[in-house]
Amino acid sequence: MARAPVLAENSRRAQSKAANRQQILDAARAVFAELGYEAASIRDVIRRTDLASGTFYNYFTCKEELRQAIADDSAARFRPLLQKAHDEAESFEDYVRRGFVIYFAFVAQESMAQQNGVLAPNFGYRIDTPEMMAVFTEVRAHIEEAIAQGLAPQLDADYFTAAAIGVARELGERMCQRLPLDPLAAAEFATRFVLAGAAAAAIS
Amino acid sequence: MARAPVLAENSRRAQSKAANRQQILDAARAVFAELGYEAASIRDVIRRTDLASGTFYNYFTCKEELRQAIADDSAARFRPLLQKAHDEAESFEDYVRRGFVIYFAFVAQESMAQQNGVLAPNFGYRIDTPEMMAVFTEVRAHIEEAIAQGLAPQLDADYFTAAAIGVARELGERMCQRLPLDPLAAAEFATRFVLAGAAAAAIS
Amino acid sequence: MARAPVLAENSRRAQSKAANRQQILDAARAVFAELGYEAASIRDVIRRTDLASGTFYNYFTCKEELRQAIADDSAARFRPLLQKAHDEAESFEDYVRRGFVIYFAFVAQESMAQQNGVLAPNFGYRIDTPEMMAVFTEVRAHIEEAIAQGLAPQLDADYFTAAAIGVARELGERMCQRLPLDPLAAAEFATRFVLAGAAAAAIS
Amino acid sequence: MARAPVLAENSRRAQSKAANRQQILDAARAVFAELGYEAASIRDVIRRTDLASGTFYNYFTCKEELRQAIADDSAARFRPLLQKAHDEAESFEDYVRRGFVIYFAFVAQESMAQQNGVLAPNFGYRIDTPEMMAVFTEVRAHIEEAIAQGLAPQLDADYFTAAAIGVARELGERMCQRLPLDPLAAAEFATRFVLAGAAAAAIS
DNA sequence: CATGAATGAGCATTCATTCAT
DNA sequence: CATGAATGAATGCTCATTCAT
Repeated sequence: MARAPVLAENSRRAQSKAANRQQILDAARAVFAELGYEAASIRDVIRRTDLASGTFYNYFTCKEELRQAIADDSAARFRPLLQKAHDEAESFEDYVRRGFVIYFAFVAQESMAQQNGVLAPNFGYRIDTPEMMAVFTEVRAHIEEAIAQGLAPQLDADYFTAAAIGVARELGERMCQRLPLDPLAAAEFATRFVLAGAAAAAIS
Repeated sequence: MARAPVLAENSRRAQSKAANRQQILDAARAVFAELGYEAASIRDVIRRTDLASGTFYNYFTCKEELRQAIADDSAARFRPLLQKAHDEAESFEDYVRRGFVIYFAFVAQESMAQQNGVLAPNFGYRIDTPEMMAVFTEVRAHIEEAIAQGLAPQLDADYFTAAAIGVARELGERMCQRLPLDPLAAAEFATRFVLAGAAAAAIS
Repeated sequence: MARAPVLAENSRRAQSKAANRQQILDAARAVFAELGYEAASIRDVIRRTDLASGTFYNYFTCKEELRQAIADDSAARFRPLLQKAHDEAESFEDYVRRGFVIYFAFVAQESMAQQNGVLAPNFGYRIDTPEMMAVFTEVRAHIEEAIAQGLAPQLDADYFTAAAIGVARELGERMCQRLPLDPLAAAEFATRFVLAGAAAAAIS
Repeated sequence: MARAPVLAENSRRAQSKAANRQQILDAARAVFAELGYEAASIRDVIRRTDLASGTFYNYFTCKEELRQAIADDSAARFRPLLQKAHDEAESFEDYVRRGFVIYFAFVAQESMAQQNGVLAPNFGYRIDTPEMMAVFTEVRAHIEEAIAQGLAPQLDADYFTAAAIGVARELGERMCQRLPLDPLAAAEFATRFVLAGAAAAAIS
């Protein structure tokens, strides 16, 4: 009979496993940022690592799973913040402002975490990840709710969400190119811009 | 002695050359739209053609050059329209409106030209092509000019341009998912949104 | 000083060792039958086990050694039966009959032991294992002995053995495809066939 | 417009293509014989060749296709001979004799064609290729026909075919180990053996 | 200039095997 | 002895690119 494996949470083995996983994730984030997700190969990732090629497959079964892990990581960190912004907001204006503040802070942080701050992260290096879609959907839901409650102007929630996210993305990238990073300034610009836009785009 | 070949512009040879080049470009546009730029291989492109694989290299030296050519093609068709909008505009508001109208019309047209309208055109399938940068720069120049002439509010031209382009891109994608395509409605929304935003973002 | 471990034959340790070895052998037999020897990987085998991958190498040094062990196991079970048939036979005819009876019974049993009866056992999944050669040699020796004693017709013992084994193998496979398995019928057919053949092939 | 390809049957290009294909087939036959089909890798095959690895895929899309090509080649050469034997045979006995003669001649020839005469070809290096099945089916049909016409004894055609093929295979291998090759002697042995067996196995 | 076979580097993935725990 | 993570060679296959025809 085989003995039941005694795997202490903090054994040297387990520690090393966690470290290797993190190593791969870090390398992947950097490589995807440099080359783009599609262009990057798994080998590019492990080359950025002191692990052997086969080791990758002890942690992820394919490139897609790796992307998921990274994206989930980003989403898992961002979406609660967004939810909190929504819950704590005292008005529609406040929600918009808080949303932009946390978004640009988040982008700035991700940007600094990576050696090369040039490519904006955009939540996963690609334009339409499922997580980005989820954020979009969530934001739109918040907005529809605000409209329903009469807190926000009557407008096309879908288009408005798209516009706001477009502003956030594009401004986020520009912001990363201006040093020192000033997420609050970007948030201030975006907030004013979008709130005025919302009023103007309201269905007359 | 053989005479040196005199290659008239419209000789059979030249016609054939132009036709082959166009054939490759058309195939590439379709293939890139279907598979995405990275996933598509040159072989996929020439397979869509009645040319031999080696022939590709008489026209382009690598895949990147092909992408450039397509993007330049898009840009070459779009930028004169934008310039015209600028030249004919009678005010800053008019420029913004005309710009959005031609942009959404352009996107709608490209979207319909491709079988599957799901992939956003975005001027060449990728987020930061040099041409996109050029358009960005051009728009910003127009705006700085307008500010200098007192036609537009005093604001951060760089951020404003980014915001406007962000709205255009994101709205363009949403628009493509609503059938029937209604570029004028999108343009109307964007115009109102951005003009109000511009006023609000003006340096106080 | 630690006492040197006294490893009784039936100590817990030894029992566990034997059980692990048997576990691996059983799994291997099943996996080889399902996927074929070449296609099966050691990982496939240990996955069918509750042992860890590294443990395999405490018992076998490589896949080939595992195959040997299985084949030896088959041979070790079959050859005594064959020897017994020889020793108890009262005539050449009787030897041939007994030999076929035990062979087809053996094949039928192996076939049923495995879920899928389609793969012919053939003594170890491969056509020319050393053990098969050994059986061949043994049968030929029996036959040469019978010829020398005047019990069997004068014939080319090598070719005759080959013919008899060919009949056994091929018939064994056909038999496995007819349900319900009827090893006695196959043995009857083979016996008549081979005995008559022997007579006819006798050196005239 | 692309010119229509002018591919002379006997152009240097076409000749080279045919030569390369043959080179691969020859190498594959040798490698499969040495290592077995499953154990052999495509790289083993091309290494035996002066071609580059990628070139393989200009001729075959996978290993299986290669096996097919070889097997078809063998089958395509053998089955007409067998059919001819059947058509020209003047009796059941004659059919059996002719069948064995051509089979052993075929095996002898294949054996000599390969450097290493040790491994018998067996029509494709593996025990149950589709082609082998086809030959089996064909032979059984011939035999059932003979039984129906009263030319052959009433017997279990399926088992009889299996027995005859078993004799052929096993004897073929033994024959290849006796130098000089004497296919006629093997055929003579097999014919006598099988015909007598057929009579004895007849349903009484 | 078109052709398409040849090339060989490159990729994702698997696997036997080792070895620190 | 058992464990299972790490290793890196090997495999099937793709593809951009070259070049003789």
